[in-house]
Amino acid sequence: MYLIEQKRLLERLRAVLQENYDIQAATLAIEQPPEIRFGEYALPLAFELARRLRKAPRKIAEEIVAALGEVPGFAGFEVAGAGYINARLDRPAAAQSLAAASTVSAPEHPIHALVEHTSINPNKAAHVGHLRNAILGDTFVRLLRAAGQQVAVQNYIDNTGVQVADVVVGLMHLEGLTLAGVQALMARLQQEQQRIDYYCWDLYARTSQWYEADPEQKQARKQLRLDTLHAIEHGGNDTAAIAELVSTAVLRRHLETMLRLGIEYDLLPRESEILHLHFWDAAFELMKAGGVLYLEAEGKNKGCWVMKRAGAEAVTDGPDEDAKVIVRSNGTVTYVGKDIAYHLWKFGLLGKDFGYRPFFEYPGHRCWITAETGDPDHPHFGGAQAIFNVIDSRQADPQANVIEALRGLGFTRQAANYTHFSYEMVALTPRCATELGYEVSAEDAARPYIEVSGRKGFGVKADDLIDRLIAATQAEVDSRHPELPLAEREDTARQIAVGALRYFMLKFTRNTVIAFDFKEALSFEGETGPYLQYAVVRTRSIFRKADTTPEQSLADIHGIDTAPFLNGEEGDSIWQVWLRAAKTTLLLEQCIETAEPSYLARHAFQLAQDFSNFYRKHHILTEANPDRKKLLLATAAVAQRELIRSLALLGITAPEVM
RNA sequence: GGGCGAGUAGCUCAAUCGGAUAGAGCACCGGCCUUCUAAGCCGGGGGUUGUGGGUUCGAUUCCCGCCUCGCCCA
Repeated sequence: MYLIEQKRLLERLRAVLQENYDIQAATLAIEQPPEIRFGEYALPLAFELARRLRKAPRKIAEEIVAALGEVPGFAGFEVAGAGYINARLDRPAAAQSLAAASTVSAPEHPIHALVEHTSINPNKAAHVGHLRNAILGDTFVRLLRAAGQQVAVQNYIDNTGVQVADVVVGLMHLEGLTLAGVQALMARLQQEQQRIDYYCWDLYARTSQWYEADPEQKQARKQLRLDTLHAIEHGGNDTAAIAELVSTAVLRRHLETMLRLGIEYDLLPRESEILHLHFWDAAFELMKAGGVLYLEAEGKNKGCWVMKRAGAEAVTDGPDEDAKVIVRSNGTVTYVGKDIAYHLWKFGLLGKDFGYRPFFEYPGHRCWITAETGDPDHPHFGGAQAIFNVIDSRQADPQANVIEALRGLGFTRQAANYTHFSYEMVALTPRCATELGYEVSAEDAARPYIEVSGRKGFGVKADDLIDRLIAATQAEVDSRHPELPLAEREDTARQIAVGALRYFMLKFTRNTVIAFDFKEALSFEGETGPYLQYAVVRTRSIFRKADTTPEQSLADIHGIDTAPFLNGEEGDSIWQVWLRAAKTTLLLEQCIETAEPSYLARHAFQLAQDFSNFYRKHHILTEANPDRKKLLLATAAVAQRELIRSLALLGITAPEVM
């Protein structure tokens, strides 16, 4: 509703500017007045025109208001302040229209988008940083789908990388296990119901320390690490089999952890297939032919295949010492090289495809994994028109280089539709680190936050956090609603815990470092998920007691004259809820355009606040005037509808009671 | 050395393309449960937006210098 009126107003304004001043305005700024009593839209355009027209802003604003005349859906326009034009909606009409529906206009040609998120090295348990990634990515998927786009969700698995190699070194050389020994270990862990990702968390940290522990052995151990990595990359040996076994088991644990938060994937592309299906060879040929790669003849990169770094100037005299090495002089391909090949595949430009086989079953949905020879009957993957890579900001440089390679190959459209969905890391506050029993140096204690490190085993595991959240919400629910059956209390506690966690990860803008603290994350008051859920629960209670439904209440205001109840200060306090509720679609569009889910989180919070204010001020069930009561019920209904809708976009559900 | 990001209330964060009195939450103080759920609501104190210039009707926002912190690259 809000967007439609906004577009109509701007169209009319453009026409007025054209007719009266012969001005073609491409973009017109539109805001909301500081207080709702001034109207719903504020236009500062008279200020901009003042100079051009050599007139006082107020005078221009008055002329424009006179020229606007009657605009359908609007009650009037007025000049305010030094020259603002404030627009007032026809509130009763707007309420009727919002009550009828809140729709998103479906795109004419839905985009085939590919969102990649989570992408945890399968060598240890997921931690809070991975949670931020997965929750951001999953939320963005929900936003795109709500806007009518076709979205495939991928979780990239680096199963042949150095991190997996470290755990394999730990198993084989610290624990002295063979392939059969590792199989026995995994069986034992399963029998004892121990999480293998937790076991690897500790082993990975131990192995990392072991490399450095003995100065005399340091060189030999680093060589062992390198040999192990190469054996894994090559495949077809026991070392690779151990890597496959362990990384796949850890991967399954990651999928289970994320499923606790309602996060699912369509495909798990693995590095092992990128290697074994020789994706790089195809990309190498394309890049050589396209002139993107060249063999450096002199300087420090002599003998390497390099490309111009993203954003760098072309070097004409001598070697480009700043160039990005793609193939080292010993013939090995760098990570960026493999990533370029993978991204050519994502856009359907590589001329090669993976094999696929089923890997994980969700209720009503199957997740596939790549394979050298797969199931012949599989869905189509890749070939996206737009891609979004949810990767932390530290990867900005390699991401830029992949985009640069695409552009260099002439795939400018694809390069333009490649979004590095960047976000800052989750770190721990020094207090949190101390609380967890880690030793904190004096230097670290003085910092606002300390970076999480899997190598040091330093961090908060995702499942531990979820477990703690559930324990805390369970205690609250049990004490508030002892009369409910256990299953219902558990389900309620789970929903609140998930709501608290998801909202916590979404309330910050992407480029803010989150300094994680249990006190804040386990808070259920104020700007938190449970606050939003509580607002919904209150509306549910109203409809239960009123013996009606939100749908019926929205239908019931059709035909009544709501105008007497939507004016003045009293009316403003009701209208505020409608106005906020009307903006959900606008916020959805803004979130997609800016790739910033936090705006919607904030919107949902503000709507919950508006409703809470309204709820306190107007007692619905005891309202004497029947028409006014209908409006109040419809207000609660529209608040509930848009809250549930906004929360769903954030991946949060609201329980029946709490 | 080069690149990117950040610096706003005691703390954690917002602030749409440059707009009206810079807003929330937490913490603190004081009120509100016999009326739809107090995981709530109302009120209060709390700001030289790191710093010095510039641009203009108007700057937290844009430009330049400096300081501090974080990340990335060699």
